[in-house]
Amino acid sequence: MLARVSSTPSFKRLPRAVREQQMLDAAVKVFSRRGFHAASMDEIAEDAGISKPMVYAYLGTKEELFIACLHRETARMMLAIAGAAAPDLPADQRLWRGLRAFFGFVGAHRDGWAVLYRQARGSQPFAAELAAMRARLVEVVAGMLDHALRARGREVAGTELEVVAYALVGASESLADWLADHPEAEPEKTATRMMNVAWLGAAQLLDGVTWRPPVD
Amino acid sequence: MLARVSSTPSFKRLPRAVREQQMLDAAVKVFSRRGFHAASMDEIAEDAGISKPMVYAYLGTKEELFIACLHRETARMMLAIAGAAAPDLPADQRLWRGLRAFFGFVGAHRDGWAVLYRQARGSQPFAAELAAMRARLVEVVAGMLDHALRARGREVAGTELEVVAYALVGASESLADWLADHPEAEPEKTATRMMNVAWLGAAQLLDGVTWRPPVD
DNA sequence: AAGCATACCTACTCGTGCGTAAGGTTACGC
DNA sequence: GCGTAACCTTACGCACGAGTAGGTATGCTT
Repeated sequence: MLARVSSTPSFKRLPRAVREQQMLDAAVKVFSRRGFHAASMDEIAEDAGISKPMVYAYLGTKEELFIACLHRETARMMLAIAGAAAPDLPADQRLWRGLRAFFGFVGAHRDGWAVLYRQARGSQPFAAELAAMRARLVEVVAGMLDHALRARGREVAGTELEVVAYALVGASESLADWLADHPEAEPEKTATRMMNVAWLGAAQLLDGVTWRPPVD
Repeated sequence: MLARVSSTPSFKRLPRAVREQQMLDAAVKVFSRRGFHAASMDEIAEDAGISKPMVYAYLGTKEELFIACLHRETARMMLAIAGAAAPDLPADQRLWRGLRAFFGFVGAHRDGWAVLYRQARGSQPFAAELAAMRARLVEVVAGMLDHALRARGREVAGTELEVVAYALVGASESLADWLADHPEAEPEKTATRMMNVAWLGAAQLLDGVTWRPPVD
């Protein structure tokens, strides 16, 4: 209705791609601090140095915005991991490199990643997104285990492997949560601990050692 | 303002304690299905077969209601676990019994527990509640490990144990999530798988076998 | 049978925040 | 130097849902 008095020369006009990144940065920040529901589009817009309708014009509704955040962050993380765990390394080396990259990433994006991630686990609409990316991770880990097994001339049912992989991924996520809550903790050390829990067990499984429930 | 025409004989008047349980049942159900924010007090009240002001009168605000749900469910779970894992058993037996009880509980309360639990991880106000109860679990597990270590004449720094315990608890939580999402999966089998991942590794740690990062 | 506490209801208020309509301003091609 | 398209704004509509005011029924006690 009322035009802004053209005293402020308004801020720089920037190309869409740049603004989108600024918005995503702001969104990640605010979603992390407040949680999905407590975060307001107004605050995100303000934090991005832009007005609300721009956010709607570029990134869509609040849900779509959150999903866009998730996508960007997961893509960055997968890239970091994939870049570190070259497929031609032996299994334990791959696992180690992958874990180190993973915890390194989380450590460097404490409020960015971990909190965003925790948000997504809860609410319906995002669970699917998250499940998809976890599935990719599980697949990678399961593939690693399978590869190692074949190298030893052994074989295990697919489901079995998948569940073990799921447990490993889950343990890593939990330690990542722990890491995000302990600012003084070192990512590298956390990765080492994870190896101690995961690999010692997994290695035995790979060698055919299994635990069977007692008959009671 | 306007009185209800006294045609319906209204429903049975029940003592407070009974109504409270009905309300909590309904709340758990609705919170699970919808998530904390999407759940409405109206729906909870309706599902409990009561009107909204009663819920406020008995259980307080929405947040307080959710926390009441958390308390009841965690108390039930801790009871189930503590009852199963008698402290005089050897470590592997205790772990096995405890895990079996845990997964049994989750399997029996799929939508009750697991989803409620997932909710709580996200939002600020409940994270504390949840952290407290996880801390108790971690403490129990760490105590078990410590006990087993002393029995073998060895000793490890407290933090180290805590982190390992945290990883084990985390892996269990993740498998619980998996279980909750797979209606056809058997709790007992899941517990066995968890033992295979966790115990084989933990047992080696207890025996002093550790993994060290390569120098690259 | 009056008294009183407890159980229970309908029908509101009101803040909050998503999403949008409608219009102003700058850059860039020609 | 002028149109046009992309960029950006203020200011609002509107739904939804938490929490409450105020009144009614029921049963236990004396």
